Formats: sequence, C-alpha cells, structure tokens
Amino acid sequence: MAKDKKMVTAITSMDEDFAQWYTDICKKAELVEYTSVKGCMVIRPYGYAIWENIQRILDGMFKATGHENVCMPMFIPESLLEKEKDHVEGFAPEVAWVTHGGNDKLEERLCVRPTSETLFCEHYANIVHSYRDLPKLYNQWVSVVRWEKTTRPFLRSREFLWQEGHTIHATAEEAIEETERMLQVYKTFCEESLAMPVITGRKTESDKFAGAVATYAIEALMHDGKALQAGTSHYFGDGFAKAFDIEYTDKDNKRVFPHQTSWGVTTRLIGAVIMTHGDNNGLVLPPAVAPIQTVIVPVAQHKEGVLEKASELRDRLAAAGLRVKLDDSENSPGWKFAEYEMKGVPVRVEIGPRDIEENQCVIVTRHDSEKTTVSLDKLEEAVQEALKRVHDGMYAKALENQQKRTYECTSIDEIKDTLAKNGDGFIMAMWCGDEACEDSVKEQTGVGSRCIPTLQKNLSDKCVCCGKPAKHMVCWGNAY
RNA sequence: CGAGGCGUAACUCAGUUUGGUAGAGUGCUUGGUUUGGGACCAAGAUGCCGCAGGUUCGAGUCCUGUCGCCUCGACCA
Repeated sequence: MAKDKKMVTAITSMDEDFAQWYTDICKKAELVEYTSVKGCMVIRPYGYAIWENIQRILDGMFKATGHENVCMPMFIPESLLEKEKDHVEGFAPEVAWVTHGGNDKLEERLCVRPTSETLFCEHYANIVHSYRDLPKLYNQWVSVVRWEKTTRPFLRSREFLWQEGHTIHATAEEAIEETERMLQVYKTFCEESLAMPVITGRKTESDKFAGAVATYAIEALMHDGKALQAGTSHYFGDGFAKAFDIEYTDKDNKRVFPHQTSWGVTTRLIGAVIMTHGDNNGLVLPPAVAPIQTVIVPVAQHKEGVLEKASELRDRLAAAGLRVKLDDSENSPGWKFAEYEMKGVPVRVEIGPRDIEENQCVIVTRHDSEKTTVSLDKLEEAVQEALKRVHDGMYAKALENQQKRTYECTSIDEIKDTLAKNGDGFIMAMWCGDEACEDSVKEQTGVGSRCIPTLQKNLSDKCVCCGKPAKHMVCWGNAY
C-alpha cells in the first residue's frame, strides 16, 4: 500500500523517459517555474541558491587568479555589434532587438546583449593606451538573451544567467595562457565542486565561437549518454582589437594590437548537475553547492525532548559551518525522507527517542542510501565525513558512467554498431581535419564533433571517414 | 522552423466518439488520533475545461486560429 501511495507523486523513471524525468525534477524539486514568455523561466529560491553557491565558489577562483568584476550595459547599438564580421554573422540570427524608447522609434535599434565582446572592446579602446595599462582581467555576472527556437529549463533558455570573463593582454602568449588557465579553472570547479568529471578539448573550426581564433570547451557526459558543453574559453588573437581599433604603445614606442580572450559558464551547469547525478528518487546535489547540506528529521517529534534535541543538533552543525535545516513541520518522517531525497540533500540526520536514549543519531547519505549510526559526541566530524563521502561517491559514480560510455572506434560501421548496441556516449575516433568528413560522420552516424580532446591517443593513422592520414582524435557525441 | 503527441482543480488524469450546464485520486484547510520510509478518521474549500473567434437554442465536447508543454528532426558557444 505504501508503495502504491508513493507512485502517486513519483517522478517519471529516468530509464523510461529521460527527458520527462528531467522536466519532472526541475519542477518537483522546486528549481524552476515556467512563465508566459517562452524560454524565460523563474529560477525559484531552491534553484537560485544552487546558482549562488556556484557563483560564490567560482568568483573566488576568478579573484584568486587576478580578475576583477565589472558591469557592462545590456544594450548594444546595431552598429557596434556589426564591427566584427564573423561575430555579427554568428549572433545576428538569435538576438532580440529594442526598437522603441517609450513611444518614439529609436534612431538606431539596440540589441539585447547575447554576449558582451563588443561592449568590452568599445570600452578597452577607451582605456587601453599603453603597455602599462595591460593586462585587463575583467569578468561580469549578468544575464544575456538569445532567441532560441527550442528551449529547456537550464539547458537552453532565451534569457540565462552567466559569467563572462573578458581579458586583454600585451602578447598572444599571455592571452593563450589565460585561455588555457580559465579552461583549467572550469575543469577544477566541475570536478571539485560539482563532482562532475569533464574532458577538455578544442572545438573544430566549424564549431568555434563567432570571431574566435580558437575555442576550447569542457564537455560532460550526462547519465543518458548525451554530451553537454559545460563551459567555454576562447582565444581571439588580435582580430577584435583590429576591428574595434584597440591599440597601445609598447615599450619600444610602437603602436601595436593587444590580444584578447573570453570565457564563460552559465546556469546550464545546474542542468548538468541534475543530469549527471540525479536518480529515480530525484535530485542528488554535490555538497559544495547544495543549498541544504544536511537536513535533520526528528522522529516522533511530539515526544518529550525530541525537538529540543533536534534543535541542539542543528545549532551544533550550523556552528560547525554547515548549511543545515531542521524540518519540524507536522509531516510524517517518511514524507520528509522522500521530500529531501527529491531535493537532493546530501546528508540526512534522523533523531528520535530511541536515539536520544542511546546518545546517538542516524546518518543517511543521499547518493547510496547508506545508513550509519553515530554517537552524538562525534556529530560534527561524522557529518563532515559523510559529506566528503557523498562528494567522492558521486564523482566516482559519474566517472564510471563516463568511462563506461566512452568508446574507441576506427570505422563508420563500428561507430554505428557501438551506438546501436550501447546507446549514446563519447565516441573517440580519428579525423583528417577536413570539414567534409566532420559533416559526413554526423550525417552517417548521427553523432557530431564535441571537441578535439586535450589528451590525445593515436587510435589509428587513418581518418575514420575518408581513410586519409589522420590529424587528431576527435570526441564525437550526441549533444544537448 | 518542420513532423507528431498533449493542454480539464495546486498535481496526475477521466469525461470529447454521439453537444445538454463539471468528475476521481492526490494535495490544500479545520479538528482528532498518529509518527524509525510519502499515516488514519471526519468535515470543508478550490474550475474563464490553455486563449481567441466561429457553428448552435445550447460547446469541455464540433470548426478555425493562436499560445504553451513533450518527443523526433533542423538550428545552436
């Protein structure tokens, strides 16, 4: 009977329908709510708290690597957007335009920023005059708008929150080093704070950012085997500087162009966390970004002393620096267990009359449902240790899924067979560097190029498609 | 943007074939009994049947349009 009851409000099984499961989690864990504008969603307190934790940690990493935060306007005049040819071509199809101010038609229409390269460039042209002004290591936390046709919560919305770093350097070497440094910062963040393994790599020519010399990305593999680009870092060379007349005087009194980078991650990271770690009981959150790290569920809370003891445990854990919540609502303990599992709280502490008598409590870890009984004398250490166990366990599980779903192939047929037999995943295969082969692989097998992984392996001397000499091993996959 | 599916209470859905004034379970409110995996009993409240037109004496039901969600494709930092 209890089982049947549970089914009433249960989410769709991820094995049955992964897309519906994802949507269910977003709604039922109270992360987002739809609005009347397609692709624009309310990020609810519980979802926004995850973003705040992501922001706090990443911002610390940016500051530690010498970056400063700034804030650019949200409007870009059409003429400014058009200054760099590739850039405008890449973004024009998906920008939203402002044509009126009040009742008056504007002289020149303004686009709502889809990204802020042009604004930073205009600004840099004003403030960079000497080699002494360089480098500028700027970042901003803002929202941007891209008029996407297909939208999904967190994964692809028309307005989304992100950070965009924009840096300008005296030399190409310095800028390239910055591009690589920030890619590494993202990788470290994903692994250490999101418990999510990623592979780093360079995008192919056809897939790189509009206006970039080179685009690098971190790619994560979701539970269903689809790839998700979790962050990007671009090297611009001096292309933007030339287009926007950013020049400085070097030590030898020569006028030269500086070199630029940009890099960003978005609220899509929340989608990545959901699809990497979630299970059929709901969300599973990495302790580092979980809004509630530990929930205390009192059992038989009406009985003498239970709530008092539970409050005492809450105060002790809060004093130890943990984000802790005591749920003293009238719901039954079983209801609370299910509720906080749905919400992905990493550690649950149960405390009831029996425990109090024994001076102990029960600790349950979300990712593996393991229960352990610990002495109240060691509560803080035990919970800290449990949180670490959750993080490590989540990372190990995600890494195992990624490795299990990574396949090395040396022919088109092998790719097709692999996909047919195992479903989606990362397909590693050699490529000659020709865009025609890249397109052909996509057409024949359905998987597109994700990136040219930093860690290369020579699987074969020949291109998987045309058989000509191979240049790189490419990671192929079906992407969100 | 193309093909398909679905929009009825906060949620999951029945009712649409054959037009006649709105239903169930869950949730919510109140009271009582409960409490170690989504408790039980009783009494209540809750609907522009996605939206806009049309046909009709009468539309949740038929027709047209439109918006939204889901799937597949195209597109896409």
